[in-house]
Amino acid sequence: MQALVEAVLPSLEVAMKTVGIKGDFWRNMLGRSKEASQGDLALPCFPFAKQLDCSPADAAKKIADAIELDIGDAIAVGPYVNIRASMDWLAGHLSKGPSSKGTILIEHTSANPNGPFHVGRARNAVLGDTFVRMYRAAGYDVTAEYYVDDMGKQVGILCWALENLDENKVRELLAEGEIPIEDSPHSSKEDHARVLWYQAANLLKSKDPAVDAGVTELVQLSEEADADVLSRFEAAYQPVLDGMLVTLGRMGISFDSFTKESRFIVDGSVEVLMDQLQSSQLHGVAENGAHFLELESKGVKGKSTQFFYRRGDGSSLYATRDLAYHQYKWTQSTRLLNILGEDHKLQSKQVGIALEELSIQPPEVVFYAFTKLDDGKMSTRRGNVVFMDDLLDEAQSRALETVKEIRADLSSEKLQQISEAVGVSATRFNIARISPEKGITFRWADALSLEADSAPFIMYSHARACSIQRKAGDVDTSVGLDTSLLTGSAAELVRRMAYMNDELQSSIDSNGPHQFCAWLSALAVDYNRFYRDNHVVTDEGVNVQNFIISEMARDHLRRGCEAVGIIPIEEM
RNA sequence: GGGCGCGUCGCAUAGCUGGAUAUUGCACCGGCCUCCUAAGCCGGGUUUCGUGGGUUCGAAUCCUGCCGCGCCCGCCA
Repeated sequence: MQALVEAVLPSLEVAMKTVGIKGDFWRNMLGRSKEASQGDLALPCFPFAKQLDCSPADAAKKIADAIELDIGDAIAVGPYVNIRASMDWLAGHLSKGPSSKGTILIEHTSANPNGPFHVGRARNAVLGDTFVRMYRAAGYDVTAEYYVDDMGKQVGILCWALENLDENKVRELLAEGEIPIEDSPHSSKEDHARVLWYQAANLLKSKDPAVDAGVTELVQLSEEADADVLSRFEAAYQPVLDGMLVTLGRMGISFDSFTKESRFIVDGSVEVLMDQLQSSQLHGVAENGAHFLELESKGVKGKSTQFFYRRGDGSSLYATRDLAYHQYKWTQSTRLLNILGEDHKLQSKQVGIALEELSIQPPEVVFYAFTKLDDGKMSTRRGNVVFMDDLLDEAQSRALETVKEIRADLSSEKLQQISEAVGVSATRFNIARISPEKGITFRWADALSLEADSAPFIMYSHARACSIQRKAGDVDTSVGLDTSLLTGSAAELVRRMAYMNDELQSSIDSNGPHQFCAWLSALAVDYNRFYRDNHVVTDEGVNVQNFIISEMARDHLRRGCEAVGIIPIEEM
């Protein structure tokens, strides 16, 4: 819509002057129309009534009459001036691919490698990967980054458990703690296998102080960059991480780079930063020698406004390493975006302030609200989770039931492929289409919904377009699109497609992937209506104009799907 | 106690730099396959936009009081 606004503004300015409106306060009153039938842009004329000494409706009429547009028309409807772009202008925006926009590093997921991926963590991954895809679709050079927490307490517990507990002990502890060990097709995956040790150690920790002591010793050594401990940690978590990445890969989520937290201890950068922070105006030292920044003057409120970055024993904290991590990330890209759960808001703010104290620019951050189960928050430690592997299985098998019914003609291999694509896409879309700050309560029925306004609906439209393309065969499209013939649902479809780049960019700029998801759904609706009204393959042969439009829609649907992580299969 | 976020039809959800009848889906009712995929299309809604005030020509949108829910306020990660 931004492109249209810019195209229209000059004529509007002239018109306003002609009519006698002073100033340019009206510029940001120019908004997008609520309904397609009202055109593309609308200008409410209430405020002009006083200046022109007439009714708002008359003002609208005067202004509309004074507008001369060669890229569309302006019509007064009641107290509004509705501006509609011409088909020519819209069609001109169809072929335009995204321009190159520079680099951005998007860090997302970064889950502790202590157990299988669960649906609580999935929101971060889906949201993050959707951003990665949307930024790529918009022309950015994106690095998808995973921060591996390879030295904290979580990994410490995992490592200790694997080195000190045997299988019988683990089973015994879990039985006592009433954490069920479910037999699933994924039991042999290392993330599923090893999480039992993690859970068992957590149970044991509460009654056996030796566990805590053992773990603490390991963690301390890791914080001192002890090479032996770090490699034992890696041996413990890497298979878990690999298992998690398999799950993510199944969802179409992959990463370009992995950075280990311990790196910043090993290379000494954390130490350097801690020294630098001492010269901050905000710097303070606690009784036991711990260092902090006093953030009250920076607008941080609450019980404690002190941000500790160095313990009394001189060691660093997670947040301190995060500072070094951000310093490092700036060497990799010109823009940084983090996807974080809302529980990290304060922490993120503190880190941001500390970074500014170090003259390092803070990253951009998108926060999302948690996914809860009906009976509370998910926790790997307590074992009340829905694993992503199981959710995806369930989604696939539900999709399979539907495909089997509809497409009895397909081979079982094909059915498997389609249902897997549908299951994964539906699962992702059900998360991506909700605005990030809205809390989600996990319900199987919602998570697996295959209804309209979901991924399968969009995939279906795309598959339709593919089917038409196959039926049409080789078509000579050199005549190009004749915009003068466009009316009705065909015109609406072209209009929708013309705004793809605008929608993508504005969705990115407002940190709301759900907006682009909604556009994509609307595109599918428009294509279905076009399909109803305009036949491509007819008894008389292929209608070339309709074929051209159908092919453009196929392309837009495919690109749109890829931008939100829906798999654009060609048949379903 | 304080900070941040959320509260929109039975359920879910959009809109929230103030503007035209509050979007969409589910569920519910009815219609459409001798024609390119009916996972589709068409029609059917009396919604206190949590609630009380305020600002405005105009408030779901801005300000403010209150209520409910979530997250956070560790020398944890």
